[in-house]
Amino acid sequence: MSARIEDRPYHHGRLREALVEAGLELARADGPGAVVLREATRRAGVSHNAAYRHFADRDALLRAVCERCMSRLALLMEKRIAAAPAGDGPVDAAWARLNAVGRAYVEFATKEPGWFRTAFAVPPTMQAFAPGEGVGASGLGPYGLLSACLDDLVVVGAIPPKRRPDLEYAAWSAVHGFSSLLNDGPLRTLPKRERDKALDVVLGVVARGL
Amino acid sequence: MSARIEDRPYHHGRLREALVEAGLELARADGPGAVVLREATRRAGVSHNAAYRHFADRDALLRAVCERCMSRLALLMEKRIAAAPAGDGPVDAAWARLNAVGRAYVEFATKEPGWFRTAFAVPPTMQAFAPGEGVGASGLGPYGLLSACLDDLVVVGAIPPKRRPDLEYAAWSAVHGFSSLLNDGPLRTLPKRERDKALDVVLGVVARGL
DNA sequence: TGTACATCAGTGAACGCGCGTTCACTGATGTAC
DNA sequence: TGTACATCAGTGAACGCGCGTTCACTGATGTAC
Repeated sequence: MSARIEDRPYHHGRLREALVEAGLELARADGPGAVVLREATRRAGVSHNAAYRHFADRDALLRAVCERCMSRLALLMEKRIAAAPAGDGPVDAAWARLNAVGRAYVEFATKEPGWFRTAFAVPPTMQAFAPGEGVGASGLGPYGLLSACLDDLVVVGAIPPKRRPDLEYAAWSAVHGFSSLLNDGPLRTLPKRERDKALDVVLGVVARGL
Repeated sequence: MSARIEDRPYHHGRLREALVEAGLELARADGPGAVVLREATRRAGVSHNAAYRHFADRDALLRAVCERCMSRLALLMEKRIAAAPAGDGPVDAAWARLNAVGRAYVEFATKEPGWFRTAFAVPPTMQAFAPGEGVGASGLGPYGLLSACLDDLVVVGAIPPKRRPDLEYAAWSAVHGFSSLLNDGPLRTLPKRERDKALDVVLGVVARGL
């Protein structure tokens, strides 16, 4: 291992991680379809089939990248939850956290469209979506974080317990749909100001509807 | 032009249409990525580059197929709107129509996942989404039909006019998100019964929220 | 009514692309004795 | 402390795939005279 920069030891040392990182770059720029073995190995500075030491096939790499994307989404959501205003007592605070969750989701989709698409490219199952894979610091995934917020609203008395079941589908659908329409769909040309107004309406309707 | 079945006249006669139909089959089975020139020409029984007489490139074919998918969505929505129960007076009826619109959207996504994905594969702009392309018998696209339902709710007095602006984003996001999560996403493994319950919750929350 | 010719719709061979994947291999590493 | 050898991580050449696209072409059609 000489001192020259381009000299890499024959054994990379952390090739698996390097490939996932390269995959994340590719996904970030061009979405899940761009996560391609040969390009990832190129970026890791390694021959194209060295990847097979660490991943069974292309799909295994994509899955790893996908999980990371999910994880990043969860991390942003956690960050925004933590920063949610305390407001006037626990009811206010619980609503603020729910709002923060929704905004974080849309923020992620808007700022990182490639990662957002990749997160849902290898469709996680419901189970995997909660704990285990694609998780934030709290150990919860995006779905788990949303659920927790809704639980809080019940605890705090803002939502009657009998209405609680399946409410996450409503909240999740709204923010996911809005995110998709902005990211991929017909709303992608909407100017920033309109987007913000529309997001307010979407979150307002959901909050009132819950 | 002999009588033998496999004998096709040299000039196909309606090759453009045949290619779009083949594209629709491909999209139906495997989504937008499956809409591929060579396979479409194969199914039309024509040499692979005859397609270039009718489409500038693969993307032009995909766009045509995409528009047809959008159109089919609009047609189903119109059908379900027409069949919506009249209920107790115009207010009831207007709510029933909105409900029908939402259900039709999800129904389409569930029954024709390939077409649903294809409809949003070449992202239409907002304008194109309303009149012109991808339109049903009424001349309205999916977005236009939804807007009309919301307008009706205002006319009928169910929604105060000052709340009207941007409401379609809320309704649309919810059904689109739910559809995507079922079609592509983490909810795709949800059993039918749960789906139906979840859909009720989603539509209920939106209706109350509006 | 016939004929020359422009025009249009299809054909068939070929190219290049980047990919995933497999094969037989070599270089580095670490461990048993 | 040295050494033989198994093991593991990477290399380089090659294959096949299906695709989009281009080229020079031929067959059919219709229209002007």
